[in-house]
Amino acid sequence: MASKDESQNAERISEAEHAVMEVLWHESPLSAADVCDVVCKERGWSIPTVKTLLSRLVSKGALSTEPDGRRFLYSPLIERSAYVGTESKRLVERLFGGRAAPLFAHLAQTEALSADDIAEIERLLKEMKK
Amino acid sequence: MASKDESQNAERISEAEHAVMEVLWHESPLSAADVCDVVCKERGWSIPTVKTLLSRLVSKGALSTEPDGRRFLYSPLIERSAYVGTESKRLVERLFGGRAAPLFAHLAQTEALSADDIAEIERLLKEMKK
DNA sequence: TACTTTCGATTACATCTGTAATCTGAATGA
DNA sequence: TCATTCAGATTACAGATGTAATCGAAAGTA
Repeated sequence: MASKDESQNAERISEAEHAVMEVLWHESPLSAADVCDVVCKERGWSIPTVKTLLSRLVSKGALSTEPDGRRFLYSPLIERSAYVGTESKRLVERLFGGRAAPLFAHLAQTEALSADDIAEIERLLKEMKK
Repeated sequence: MASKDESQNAERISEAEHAVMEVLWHESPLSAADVCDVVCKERGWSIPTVKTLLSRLVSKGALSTEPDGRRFLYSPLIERSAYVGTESKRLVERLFGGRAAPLFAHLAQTEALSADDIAEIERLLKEMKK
């Protein structure tokens, strides 16, 4: 029966919603106004927009609310790493048949990898071997 | 004036559309029916659906058509590698601040990397150093 | 020639997204 | 107490997307 797991239930988070999540992953809990302070300018949004996104995220089970006087404070319910994981996986799945190496190869070929990236990856590889 | 470049104009390709593109990247030109033969079963689509997607892809400039008797044959106008590039970049941009190393680190941590992947990546790294 | 089949083109329609405006009720200040 | 203000809730609305059904013309078939 439990084909849908509430906690893990990855109700797809849209791009605009994701921008809001980033703010809250960076710092939480925050009020709608706080979130707006961080993103509204940057994305050209108005407060109502932020509120809509927050509500949608709450319905999607991605955020929790806690009352603070007459307003709400929002906090992430899903972890950033979980989100990042699903999204990365989706991409790798969709574009590279689930294999990560081709993605890497692609990034390498298109020079999307900086020297720093490469050094870092080598370090990680070494790390993994231990 | 040429703020919009026809050929490169990356009118966002949706996921369903992408499935159609994959078929045509694999083999082209193909008719709508041919495409359906490949994906309809798998995705539970009917022919009209495929035709809609093909039309949309043509309007988006992602496919070209060539008449073949009373029907059309479709071929990709944009290359798979270009598409894959943009999409990968979008993801890395959105989730990892444009840096590829964190993506790699993430994949590594979540064990999304198979032993084969790792071996392959090491090979690529060695390759790049030459 | 009339009927059927087969295409592409047009239209449909529910969701999801982006982006708000408006409504409602509580809190606040006069 | 009464108007103003500010929060969340409700409603809006266009464009993108998923998924077709239907229409109209061309082609093949009897």
